[in-house]
Amino acid sequence: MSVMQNFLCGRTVSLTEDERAHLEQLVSEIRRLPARTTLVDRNEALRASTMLVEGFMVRFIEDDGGRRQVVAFHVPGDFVDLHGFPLQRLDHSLATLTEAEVALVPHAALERLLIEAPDLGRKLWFSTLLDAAMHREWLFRLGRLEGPGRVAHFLAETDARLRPIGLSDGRNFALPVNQADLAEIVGITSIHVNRVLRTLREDGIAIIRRGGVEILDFDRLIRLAQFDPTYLYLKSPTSTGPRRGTE
Amino acid sequence: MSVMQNFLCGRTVSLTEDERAHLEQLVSEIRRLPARTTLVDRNEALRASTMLVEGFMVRFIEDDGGRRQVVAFHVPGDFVDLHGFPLQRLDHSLATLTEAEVALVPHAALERLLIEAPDLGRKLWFSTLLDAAMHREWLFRLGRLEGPGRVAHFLAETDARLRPIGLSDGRNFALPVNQADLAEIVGITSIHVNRVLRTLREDGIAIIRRGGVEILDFDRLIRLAQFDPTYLYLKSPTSTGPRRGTE
DNA sequence: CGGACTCTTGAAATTATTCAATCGGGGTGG
DNA sequence: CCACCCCGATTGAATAATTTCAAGAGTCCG
Repeated sequence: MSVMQNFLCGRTVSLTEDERAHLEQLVSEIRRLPARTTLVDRNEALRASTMLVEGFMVRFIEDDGGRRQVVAFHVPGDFVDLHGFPLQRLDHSLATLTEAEVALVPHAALERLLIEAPDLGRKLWFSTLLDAAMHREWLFRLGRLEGPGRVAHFLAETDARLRPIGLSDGRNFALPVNQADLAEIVGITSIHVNRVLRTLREDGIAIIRRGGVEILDFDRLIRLAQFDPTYLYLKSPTSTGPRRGTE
Repeated sequence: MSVMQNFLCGRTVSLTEDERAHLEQLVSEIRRLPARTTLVDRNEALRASTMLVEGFMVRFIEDDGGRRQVVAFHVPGDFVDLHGFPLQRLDHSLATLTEAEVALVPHAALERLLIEAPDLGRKLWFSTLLDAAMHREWLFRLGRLEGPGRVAHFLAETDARLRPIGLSDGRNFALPVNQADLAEIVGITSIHVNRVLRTLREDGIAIIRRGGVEILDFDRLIRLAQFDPTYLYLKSPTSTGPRRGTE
């Protein structure tokens, strides 16, 4: 399977076969990384961007006690630090969660691509804006939802992102994160995550164990999360949760 | 003063005079808007993007009870919904906070610009990534800080953004938001905002009243906020708060 | 078997929300 | 001019959500 196979997969803007081939020509190196490895530290200068081919990664910011707030969760097909190309240096750190395979695309090659293929360039821009849209939805999650809603929202989003790349059937999917990881994602303590997971389980909504998720009641999950997949810019939203802010 | 005067002002990537002139040629219309007016609703298709020339605006997402989470706060010089150009439709709403002057740039004109001036195009991309960087820092704010820290963080950020455009001297600046607005920004109730503002006042850190902010102890504000302006990509960071996550 | 790590639970303390009132200033109509 | 009203700010008290501290239990693996 090609390295760019899952990039922009199922989105309102996606790649043509030519564009996919074009992008793949730019890959300078494919690398296999162990789990829980930091690739890039906050403030580090970058000369290449990273396409995640297999595995899961996170981007995070640390507080003055070294505790992490995860600002993005990445699945295969994500151009994890494409924004490092225009920005030059990252304002956050980047690490693997699981063992991962990544493809590196040198910024010099992207530079040329913008001139040669402006249409493709705009799709790259689109891709970084998709990340921004997810950031916004995460702000909603942290700002307006409490524990159970936050976890439910993360599960609903992750399911929606894994479906187009064939990693979720809408009921079960692999999610190799422990409770401490979840805590860093949804902004609560790992102890509280534990209690939240119990209520989700006891309420028959979802069962989350290290390694995987089983969604028991999709509708209630969506409602609890107030999840509306608009912001994922999917071609055909797999879930049809109630729209927000339209009453 | 020109309508693009403050765009990317003081950033690591900024405009040349030619580029500024080029952008201004693309403006199709300048409009004056009353305070508290919604310009764009979530999911609405866009044909032009909005440069904020004067006044303050917010972008927000509503929950199922219609309560807002503000996802971005905009100051003069911000290209408020430039991301609407590649994205086509917005995943959030856009409204004025105060009376405002905006300049509209049709997407068709931006389309041409990408071909004619790819360098400038990349700066536009950079500008949207700056917004994403701010989203990430807001995620840190909501995920890792509690009441007082969140408010302090917002004040520190706003000061840092207002300085390059001459709207803050680092001690006093106009901030025409009430406590309910602040609540929607920092993700706590307006009643709790009230109590937080009192403690900031009583601790001699800052005085916030509708209309303006007076910073009494900048160092303590920065520390409380764990504020590090890295993510604003300023040419010369005005504040030198302690770096995070580097010990 | 002994760690090391993760998950789990309890209890107390802290933080934030909710509900209910009150206060205060700026307008407005009588 | 003044009573009235509205909106935002403020406060108190009860409740709920979350964190912190402390301790066990389960599991995997060398």
